[in-house]
Amino acid sequence: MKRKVTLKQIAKELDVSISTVSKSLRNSPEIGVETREKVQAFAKFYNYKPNNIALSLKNRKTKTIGIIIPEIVHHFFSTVINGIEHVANENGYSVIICLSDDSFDKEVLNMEMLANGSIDGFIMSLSKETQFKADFHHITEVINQGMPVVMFDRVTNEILCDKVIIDDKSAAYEAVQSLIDKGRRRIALVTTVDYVSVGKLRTDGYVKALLDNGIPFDEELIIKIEDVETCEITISQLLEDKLIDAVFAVNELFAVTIIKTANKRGLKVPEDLAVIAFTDGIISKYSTPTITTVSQSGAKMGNKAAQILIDRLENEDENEDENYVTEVIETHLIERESTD
Amino acid sequence: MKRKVTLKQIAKELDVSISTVSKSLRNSPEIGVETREKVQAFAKFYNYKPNNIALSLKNRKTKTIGIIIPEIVHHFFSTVINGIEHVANENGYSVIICLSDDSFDKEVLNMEMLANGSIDGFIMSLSKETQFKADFHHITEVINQGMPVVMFDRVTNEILCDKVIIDDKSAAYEAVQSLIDKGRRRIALVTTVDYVSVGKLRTDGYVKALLDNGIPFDEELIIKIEDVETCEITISQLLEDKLIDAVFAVNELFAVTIIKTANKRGLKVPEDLAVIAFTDGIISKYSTPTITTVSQSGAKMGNKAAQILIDRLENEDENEDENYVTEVIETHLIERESTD
DNA sequence: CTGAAAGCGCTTACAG
DNA sequence: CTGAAAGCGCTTACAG
Repeated sequence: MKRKVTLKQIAKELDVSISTVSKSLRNSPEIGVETREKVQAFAKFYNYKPNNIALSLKNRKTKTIGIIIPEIVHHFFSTVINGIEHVANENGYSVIICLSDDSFDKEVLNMEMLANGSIDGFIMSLSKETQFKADFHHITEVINQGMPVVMFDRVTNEILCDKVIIDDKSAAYEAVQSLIDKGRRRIALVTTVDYVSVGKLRTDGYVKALLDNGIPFDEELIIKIEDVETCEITISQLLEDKLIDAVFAVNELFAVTIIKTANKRGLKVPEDLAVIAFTDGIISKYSTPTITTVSQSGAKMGNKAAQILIDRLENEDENEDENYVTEVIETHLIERESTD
Repeated sequence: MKRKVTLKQIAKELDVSISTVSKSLRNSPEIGVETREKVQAFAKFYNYKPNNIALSLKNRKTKTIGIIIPEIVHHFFSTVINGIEHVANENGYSVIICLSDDSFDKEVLNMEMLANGSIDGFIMSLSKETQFKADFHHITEVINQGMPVVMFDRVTNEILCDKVIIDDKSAAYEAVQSLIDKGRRRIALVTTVDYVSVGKLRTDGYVKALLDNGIPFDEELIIKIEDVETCEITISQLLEDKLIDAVFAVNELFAVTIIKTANKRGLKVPEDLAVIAFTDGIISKYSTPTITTVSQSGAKMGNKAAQILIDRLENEDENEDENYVTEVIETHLIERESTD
């Protein structure tokens, strides 16, 4: 077991000073060619690699990005991480990931932990509980300490920082409009409870599309699901009572459950019931029938978020004027079998 | 913008030495109660938190775990990360994640990067390319430097270290046996190319189950898929030519494709064709029909891997005798609609 | 009871 | 051309 070699050890072996070794390895012209080559050869032989922690302490930058997300077992968030990771890696950054499990306390704890020198900046999506409590002091604090934060998807207007989002409202509008274009009139919305910012925006888009098309907006066609496990009953009732001919679901889990429930009740998708889901994921692609979705390119969001953060990190001194950007990622409808 | 406060600043403000501040904050009895309280109050007021990087350098441990996996947009790997993350967090560790994208070079690069002081130990699953090349020098090197490595799922016998796996062979055996028990005789295997260790083991289990039941083993019923995109044609041919009544697929993507292809050809699942998939994921649960799977509890694997690594980390000095463990996680069949 | 010093592994301005 | 010193932010054995 040969432990990693340090500058100190090389210096001792070669009987030169640590400074000389350090400079030689960075190939500084300050040092004589002969010495430089000797040191470099020796270092190469012993596979010397500088210690990241020491560099971090010295440079006061870690070259790592902290990611805080509600959960990872979720196709959308995985694709975002994927997107972040690739851009980060290309730029010599690592990513360190913490999960809030949609809990406010875990989110705060994790942020505090990472903020104490472990990372250079954050990319995050708010936990449900944080959105519900609307308590963002932990984020403000981090920003006040001069650490850049980029929020994506589940963001809040109460914090000023860079953001990467999709236009949830207009994407929802587009989806509903497409249903209307196909002659559907009784369109239900299956959504989550209101305090999740994106849920509210999608509802707004839904309502606007209806009204713009002169379709009366019926409060009873909006179903708010608290818990995925129990949603089947709620959905069953919706199908039973309301004579609907289309559903816009705010995620694909709801959508696939709707399709299965409809099938059980003898309704055919898309003939009797058209279904569109928000967020294109693995389920929609492999469900039977496959589901038309609003693609919400997680990879692109991740790329963009990482790019923005890194840009800010690398130009920290230059533009201290904080002109925060809000990047809106394009969405588009992926037409599949669940709409005709 | 108030930057994070350091010991030095507190010392200066309070006109005491840095040592005194440090000791006071750790509540050392060495320091007078009055001084201690004064310092603590001040630190609390300024929300002092020690700098992780400085601590890491000093203690020569980072309290972070490096995870190297082939990809993250994959339900199984997400669940493993989830499992790791939770145990890690409970024990005060963070996780830093790097993706190899199934590339040997990226795997090597990422490991080297993290091994230079950024982390205390690795949890990893081999990239396809690494398994193909059977080149593990980067892992040996890390281990030789005294950094513990725990491998999971895609492991190799050529490296001695702790491992967390499932018994792929016997799990496959069990799956195929269950098909036989249901009266199926012409059972096809849809698998990946051979160099992925788990693929080979699952094939072994399949063959053994057939032979143990006196069913002739027909080489032509084993289909090796290189590329998911083009597999539909191959599968279509299988269904056309071979008069099979069941399929065992080594992953759920293959399984769902088989079902869809069978449907197109007018075959009904499970009546005409029973289907079992390895690895329980989101697709199997929401496919129509839902798919019977071999559950491969990623969360449990992650928990265990993290536990093993942390145990090793925390007892580093005590037991220098390296008695590596290989933990075998239980699997079980989750019966759903695709088998009757 | 308090503080100066050494050290973790590095870099760099400065002296010689 | 080479090296001693200071410093990044901390801890701790030791001196006073």
